[in-house]
Amino acid sequence: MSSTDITTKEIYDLKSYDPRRSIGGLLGRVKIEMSAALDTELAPLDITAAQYVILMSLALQEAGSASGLCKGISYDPGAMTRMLDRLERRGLVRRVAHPNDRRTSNLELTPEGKAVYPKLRASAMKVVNRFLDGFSQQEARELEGYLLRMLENA
Amino acid sequence: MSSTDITTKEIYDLKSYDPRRSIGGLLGRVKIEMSAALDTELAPLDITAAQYVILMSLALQEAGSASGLCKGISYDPGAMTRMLDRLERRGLVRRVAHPNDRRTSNLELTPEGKAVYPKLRASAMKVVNRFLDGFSQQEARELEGYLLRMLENA
DNA sequence: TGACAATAGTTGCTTAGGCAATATATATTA
DNA sequence: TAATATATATTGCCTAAGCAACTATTGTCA
Repeated sequence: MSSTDITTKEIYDLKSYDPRRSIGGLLGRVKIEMSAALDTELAPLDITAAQYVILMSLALQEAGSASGLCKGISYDPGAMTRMLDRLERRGLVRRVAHPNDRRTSNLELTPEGKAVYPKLRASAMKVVNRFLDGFSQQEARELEGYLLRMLENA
Repeated sequence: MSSTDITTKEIYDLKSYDPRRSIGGLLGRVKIEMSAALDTELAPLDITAAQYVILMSLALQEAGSASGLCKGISYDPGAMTRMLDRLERRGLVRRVAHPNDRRTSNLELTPEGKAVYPKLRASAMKVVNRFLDGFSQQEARELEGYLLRMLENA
């Protein structure tokens, strides 16, 4: 659509574009600050923000295998192997043999993994709420919508 | 303010909070997609999205030293040393001895670094515009405002 | 001045992600 | 069925960020 419609206006143009204040730069900085805040929040549990993402996907039954996880969040398979190694070493995740397919394993949270899940969820919620301090419900819903639309444009 | 005002409402609460659709998760995924898109865009120049951030800060004269860069974007000093090593090896940045302070170096873009700057800027703008496809100018300004407010809450 | 503190940068260790090559297992199809 | 394609995971090599320990230099102040 936009590539052929000459009336479409781009948000930024070469003359006015300021990299310091653009949505790209801002978004990256917010992401860094939120990850750092979540790392701090989860430090007592000895779990990182990156590990949180994987544990949440497993807890929410969004995937039962490594490749399923990778597809869901466009994650590199090599990185996933090593992430699961760390989580298994940490005692939070188990690889269970798949009965019909010897290429893959079923991934499960261990009892320890399941036990820690409510704390993970509460910590993440706390961090997000802090960053949204001063936001009205309507503003938060608008922001969610904007981010979803950006994801669809990816 | 919010910690003492019992009338303040948090955006998410334990009952309704859905980690899959929360602003935290969305923001992380958008960031990953934008970085990947910028990496692709910059690949012909043999420059990464992470390197782009540093080169931009130097080009915009936001800092002239490693510690200045670190302060500006809350970056780890160790990571910065190695990043500058790579950029120097790559021929884009120079460390020049500081006349009065032997602890630090003045950082400069090389002629090659200066030459590539307009392409970096245009590539980043192109990527951001693509992710904002379908946004009105007003929506984009609102999104900028939301992200700035989140940064202030960091 | 001299002791102490602060600043700047570096290095080692860890977690972490992307890409390419590989091995194995399963699915497809000629 | 046999050849081929696809799927799944792993490993090696790279970039990359965070933390802690350390060195060298500069600043502060008693």
